[in-house]
Amino acid sequence: MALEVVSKVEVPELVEKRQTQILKAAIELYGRQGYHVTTIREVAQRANVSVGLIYQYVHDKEDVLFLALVEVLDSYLREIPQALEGLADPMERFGAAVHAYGRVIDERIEATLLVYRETKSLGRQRRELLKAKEIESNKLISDCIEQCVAQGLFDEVDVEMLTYMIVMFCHAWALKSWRFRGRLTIAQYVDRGLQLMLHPVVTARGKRSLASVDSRRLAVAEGKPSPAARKTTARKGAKPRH
Amino acid sequence: MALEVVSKVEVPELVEKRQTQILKAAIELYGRQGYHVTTIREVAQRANVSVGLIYQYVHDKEDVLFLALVEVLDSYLREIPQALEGLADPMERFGAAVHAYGRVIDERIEATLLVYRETKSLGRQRRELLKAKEIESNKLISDCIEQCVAQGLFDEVDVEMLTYMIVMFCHAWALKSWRFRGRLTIAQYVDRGLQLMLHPVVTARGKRSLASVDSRRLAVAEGKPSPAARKTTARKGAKPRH
Amino acid sequence: MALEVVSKVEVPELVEKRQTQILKAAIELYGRQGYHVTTIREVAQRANVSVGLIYQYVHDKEDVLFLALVEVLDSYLREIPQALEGLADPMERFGAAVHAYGRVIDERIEATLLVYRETKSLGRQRRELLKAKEIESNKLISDCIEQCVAQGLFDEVDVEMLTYMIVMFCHAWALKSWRFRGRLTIAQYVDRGLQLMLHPVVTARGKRSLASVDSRRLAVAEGKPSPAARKTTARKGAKPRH
Amino acid sequence: MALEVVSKVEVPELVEKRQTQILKAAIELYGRQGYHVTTIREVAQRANVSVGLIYQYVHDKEDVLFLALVEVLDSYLREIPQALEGLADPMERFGAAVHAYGRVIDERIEATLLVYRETKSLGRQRRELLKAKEIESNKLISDCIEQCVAQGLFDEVDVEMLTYMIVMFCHAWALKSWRFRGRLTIAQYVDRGLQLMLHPVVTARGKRSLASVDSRRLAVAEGKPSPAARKTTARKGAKPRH
DNA sequence: GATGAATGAGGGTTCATTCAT
DNA sequence: GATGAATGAACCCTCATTCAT
Repeated sequence: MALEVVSKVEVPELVEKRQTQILKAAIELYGRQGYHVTTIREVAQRANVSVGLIYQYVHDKEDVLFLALVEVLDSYLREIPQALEGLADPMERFGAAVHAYGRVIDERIEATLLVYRETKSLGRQRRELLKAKEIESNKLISDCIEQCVAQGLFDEVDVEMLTYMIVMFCHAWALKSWRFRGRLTIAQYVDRGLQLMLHPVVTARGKRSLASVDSRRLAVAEGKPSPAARKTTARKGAKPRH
Repeated sequence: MALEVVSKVEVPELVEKRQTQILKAAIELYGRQGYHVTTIREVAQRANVSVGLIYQYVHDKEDVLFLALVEVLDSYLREIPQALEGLADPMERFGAAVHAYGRVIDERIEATLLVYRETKSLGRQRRELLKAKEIESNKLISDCIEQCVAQGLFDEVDVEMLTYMIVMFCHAWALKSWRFRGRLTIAQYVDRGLQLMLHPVVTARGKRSLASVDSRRLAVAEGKPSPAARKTTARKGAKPRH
Repeated sequence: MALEVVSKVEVPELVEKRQTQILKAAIELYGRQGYHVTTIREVAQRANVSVGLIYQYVHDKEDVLFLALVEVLDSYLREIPQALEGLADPMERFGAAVHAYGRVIDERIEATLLVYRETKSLGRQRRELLKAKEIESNKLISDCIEQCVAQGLFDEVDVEMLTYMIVMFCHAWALKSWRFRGRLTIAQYVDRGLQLMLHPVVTARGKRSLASVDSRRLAVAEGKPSPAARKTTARKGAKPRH
Repeated sequence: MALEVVSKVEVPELVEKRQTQILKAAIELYGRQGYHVTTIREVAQRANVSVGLIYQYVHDKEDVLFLALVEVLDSYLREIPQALEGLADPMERFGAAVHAYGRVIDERIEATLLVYRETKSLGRQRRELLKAKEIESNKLISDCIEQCVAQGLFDEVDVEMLTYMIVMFCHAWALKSWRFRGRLTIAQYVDRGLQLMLHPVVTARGKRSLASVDSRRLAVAEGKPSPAARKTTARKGAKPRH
């Protein structure tokens, strides 16, 4: 199938070893220069193997990219659960998960960007598989949120939306690293983000005019703000659906 | 300089016309297939011009990409302010800005992704220029936030962080469109996001254990959660710096 | 379709000119060295064009081979009819056709061998097309034979078999040129061949034992020739079926 | 010398066994796909040995081809004499030889074609050696012819020419198998061919105009048909054929 | 100003051959 | 003797770029 990468070499340990070797080189180079710009020759050189060898473990240049991206996403799936081991308190688990996510991204900023940039270069099936892996790691976060909600620590929020917000926030550390790096550590960055996401931003006073941020109001208001808009009372408690 | 794109053609209106023609084609193709995979010949064909003609308005293939990305970012800078025209109320302006940002991204999802994927293919100087444009559009949001804070509608939040959170949330509509599209309209998506970002997530009960999400606590706790951790009271009011 | 060779260049005269140029080089090189051994670069060099140019008139290396083989077979179809122009007498036409076939092969020995050697390198459809062309040139011979038969100059022979015999005989000039070249001219070769094919080989005396060459007799005789065999009278007049 | 194939293995029986194994695979694959297209790896796989092993019995990929072609030609030299064993009558021996040639070719059509297609891929010396083997098998036929002539069964024909005609006719069974296979058995094919070659084709009446097939006459006639030609009255209502 | 034929450097990929085990 | 992982030269083909018309 177009999904699997088949190696011409049989010995599993060898396949394992060589793939690690090749993928390490590939991730570095693709991350730094981009996938299309990097030649197989360069990958081979950096991996200290011959060009021909790569093609014994991989069918295509695209295969290398695929395996590289899988490896990156798998590293998330390996590391986040580790950070939760031994933790029982839901809130604590939640915090640990988010911080772990942030940390693992911080450790592989280039690799994370690589996933964003080059997933599109893969065929549909493989793209789907990567999505599945992303959903899987999102689940690590959303499970924690649900626990917090179940235990009454969080309001009845829209779990999926909150999850994506957190995930995107973590990814943003990579995507916008030029903005934050050097000014904050990843830990500080996550702290502040959680602070913001978990605490109310709007003041009591602000609540009165809050309705105006809702699109249903805006549809009316757009272009000519009606005085009525200001009178609309804030919606209470969202009714999240799943 | 490596920054400017110089055309061999003198007549300004012609340059304008041809560039629009070429860039439209380029953005579509780059967006759909990727920059490296798209050939100049394909761009020429789709723009109904000859290959040679492109090279009269552009020096490089990279030039085409640069102009394309600039055009996308400029379109944000054109459209968001438009949505704010005539609005005075800070909260209303804030909502309108975020919704406008969401809308403009929704209208050009592929183009937005293009910026994410291919900015790296440009030289450093041009990359900086694109960043500047992004900061400029972020400013459109952060200004609104600051107004809300100034008027006491928002708490004294970390403005930059909130801005990025909102921006990333809007971008996520493009980046994760496969997750949300078809299930929500962009307006609903933004509504829910704002809802989540502006309202408290943590319950009164949850606040007691909130300290455990903070990295400073976690650093201690990691691996062996101390009972003490649970007693730590939540930090009050973040001290945002700019 | 897999059959057609499409050029990226539009101007027909140019296509014509370039193809001739390329094919001349290709036929020479493929003929001398073999198709697989010859690189496109070599063809380009010998044709005084760049590698890239070849690929504007041809999609594949295989396309070059196909066009080359077609060109060879077409040259037969062009030249043989020419030799018949103005001739009316059937026997004369027959002789002229065979001599022309011999001559055209003699002029392009290498090219003729090329067809034999490399037809298999083509896809099935193209192979069929070449066969059709061969049949077409065989027809030029078989038509002459039929005329001779019709006019009572030839016995009622198995036309197809005789045709193939003649054709193979002509091809043999190329296939076994190492045997005949230098010892005979093509004209002498054809003379002798026709001599042999048209005149009786078996003597009156030989006829009595002729039956023994027939497989139906041999089947019985094989290993232990029966005396009966000798009594069998020679078959008269073959009954060709089609 | 470039002629010999030297094996690194000492044990003769092993060399024998392995070579048979390898050559069987090679002849099949080269015959089906062509020599250049077939990889050593494919040959190894089909022969159920490792790539490395092949190189212990052979120095080159070309060696494999050489041995394969030799094996094919040797099989002719083995089988034809067998068919003559016990036969004494010259005409009978002639018939048996030709039929045997036909049969052995029919049994290895692909292999026969292989010789035609790939002999050129060998070096000059080896090519000469193959030619010698071909001449050797031609001798098997020509000897029979000479016997027939000696005994007055055949006219004093051009033996070599007749030999080649017969040989080519047999080869044609392979070379043009797409034309005859399924319509004739090899035995029928040979029968008809001999019929044609041994019996006069030209009628008594035809003989009068026969001179016109001779090249010496044609040289004069060419382009401007001799007056004689024009006088020949065309017989109308000739025997219709198919 | 516009065209598109021509160029050729460069990249992906294959495969004969070697050699350590 | 046998294996098959490793090598790297070499080939097909693409495509950005030029330039004569």
